[in-house]
Amino acid sequence: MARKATIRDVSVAADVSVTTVSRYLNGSIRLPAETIRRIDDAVKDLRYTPNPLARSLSRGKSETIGLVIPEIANPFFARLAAAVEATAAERGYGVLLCVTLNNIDREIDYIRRIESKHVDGVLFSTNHPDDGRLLTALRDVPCFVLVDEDITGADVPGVFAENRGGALEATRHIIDAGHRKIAMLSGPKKLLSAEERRLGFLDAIREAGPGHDAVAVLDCAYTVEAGEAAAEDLLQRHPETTAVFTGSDELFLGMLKTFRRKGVRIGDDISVITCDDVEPLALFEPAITALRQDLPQMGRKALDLLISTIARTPVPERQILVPMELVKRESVRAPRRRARLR
Amino acid sequence: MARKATIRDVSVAADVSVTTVSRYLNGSIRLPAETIRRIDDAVKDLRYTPNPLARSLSRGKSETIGLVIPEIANPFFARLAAAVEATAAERGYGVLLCVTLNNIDREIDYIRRIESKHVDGVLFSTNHPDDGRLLTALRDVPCFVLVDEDITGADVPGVFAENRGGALEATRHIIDAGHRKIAMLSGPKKLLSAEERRLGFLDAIREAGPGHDAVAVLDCAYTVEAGEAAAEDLLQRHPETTAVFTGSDELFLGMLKTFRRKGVRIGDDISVITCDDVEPLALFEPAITALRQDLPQMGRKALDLLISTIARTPVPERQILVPMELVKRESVRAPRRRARLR
DNA sequence: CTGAAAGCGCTTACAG
DNA sequence: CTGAAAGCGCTTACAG
Repeated sequence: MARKATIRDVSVAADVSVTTVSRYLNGSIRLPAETIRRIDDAVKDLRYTPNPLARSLSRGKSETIGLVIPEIANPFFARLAAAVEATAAERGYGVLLCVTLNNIDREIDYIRRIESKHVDGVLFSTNHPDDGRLLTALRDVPCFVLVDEDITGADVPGVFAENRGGALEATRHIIDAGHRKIAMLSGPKKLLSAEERRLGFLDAIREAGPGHDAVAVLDCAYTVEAGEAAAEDLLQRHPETTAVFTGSDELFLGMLKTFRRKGVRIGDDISVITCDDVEPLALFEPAITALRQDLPQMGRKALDLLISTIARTPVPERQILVPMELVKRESVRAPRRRARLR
Repeated sequence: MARKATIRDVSVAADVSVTTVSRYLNGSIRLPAETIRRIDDAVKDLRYTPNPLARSLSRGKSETIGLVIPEIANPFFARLAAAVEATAAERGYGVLLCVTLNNIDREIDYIRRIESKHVDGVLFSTNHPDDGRLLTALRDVPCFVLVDEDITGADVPGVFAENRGGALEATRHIIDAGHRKIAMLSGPKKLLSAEERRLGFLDAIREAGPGHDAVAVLDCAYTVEAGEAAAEDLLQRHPETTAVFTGSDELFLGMLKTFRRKGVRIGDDISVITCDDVEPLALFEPAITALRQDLPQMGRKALDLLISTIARTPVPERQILVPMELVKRESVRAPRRRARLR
């Protein structure tokens, strides 16, 4: 491949200045038809495409955002990424995929990419509680938007699910089906989603009045393994449980493994609602009722919030709450009389 | 936030030339301890971080690759992306996420990013047959590596699954269980994965000899809807079928929906193997046997192949085939006597 | 060994 | 309205 054509080559071929070519290409000038033709021809002949790096350097912005997430193989973040990428493409932004595995050094490294002008801003999602270092790294960082989880003490723009309200609604649904001994496999302590949902869960139990118990609220990592272990624990120590609310699809999947092993049947023996709805829950038997996160909305709103922040456009609200949706399927049924697990 | 520090600020503060700072920071110089200290201090005081855009512009490379895929919400590509990103991060490369939705204009647009120096190279995965435009766009494009699917006629480096051998093995497994009337819900016509697996499937049937039939080989898009429709068709027109081999998890999921609706039970009524194994197939009942793609390997090898191509390092083989793995679970059983679906 | 200067390929304030 | 020139923030061949 020959040397790549530059704007200079075009200007020479079209017999105008580079200034004119640049302005024309950026639409900030009106030109005689004849000149336009000459430039267009030169562009075509030379197969000219502008160098975005050079443009970014002069303009001082890269038209790229960093999407910082713990994992991409996880369907939750994959769907979030899909929404973010789609919206970014619409708005003319590129997306740099930054996977952290919840490693705080990497997280901080990616935040620095804002200052170094590598990206115009960052959409940030973390899955672990901050030990303070994140908060420090965030000091004076502009163009930073949180998604899904909060960073304690950080007063930055963000988009979150209406976790508490969602959990309240989900738990009410369980209670309405007649359950009185309900457990929750919650997420990690100190994580916004887990804390808020726990509150919503307890709201519903309290609201239901005497005779309704939160038999157990187990904090666990959002992983299949944690769900498996927590479910064992639950079965052993609280056999009176008739319904469980799990904080993520992974937790549900882990719990399911334990249930299978122990011969506990969802629907018949125990009712279940899980959060997220990113796995093919409708195809399980019975189909699993879920508290769905509106990831398309969250991704879109977060990206738009970030773009407004970059452009310094005032926004109506800096923290946006996106409603969750209770998708009723078949995993919540009336409890059996004198139910006893195992 | 104050004006961002540049290498010039550092050089002034440390009382050396920018040349020296640049060389020191890039490790291409040995300096007296005293000078080192001054530079380090200046960097720290000014919170200096190099501007990667400027560096890329002068070096002529961006240390970024484009990952071009049809979707990211799809777990198959999400896992591929995870492997690619992880390897890229190890190698010091950034990943620009480019989702095409199989839109050929977008695909071509992203390929152009190589020439414009936006990215050093592209890892490309497409899900639809080329109409020739892709092949044209690829002319003279360096630093381009294919993953998973081929582009007809393009003699470019690539990493693919050993589709034919994998399908052969999977189908043998079905035949060994005693099945004689076997169907395949294959992928789209003219797609490498689909064609190769179809061949492997037919290899196995032929090898099994008389009495063994490929009752139907249906071409369908890799979607849940296509699987649903194809399964209807199959049940109606080929009720003698006792086993099915599906070309993707989506196809399997779609087929499962139809089976549910029609009361066809996997394992008991019909045996199943599916390709990919990216959905939680182990948690279905019965657990679904799958021909797994080794996505971690594929992503890693593809990224390394791309980096070698960028660096013009000679590689032992330009087209790499990654073995598939047959994960035997519980969805393949002996056929029932005189089996008749419906 | 060190540094002044040119260059990477654009954009844009400024002067004509 | 047009264009020469400076500037974006680096790297590196070249001269001292």
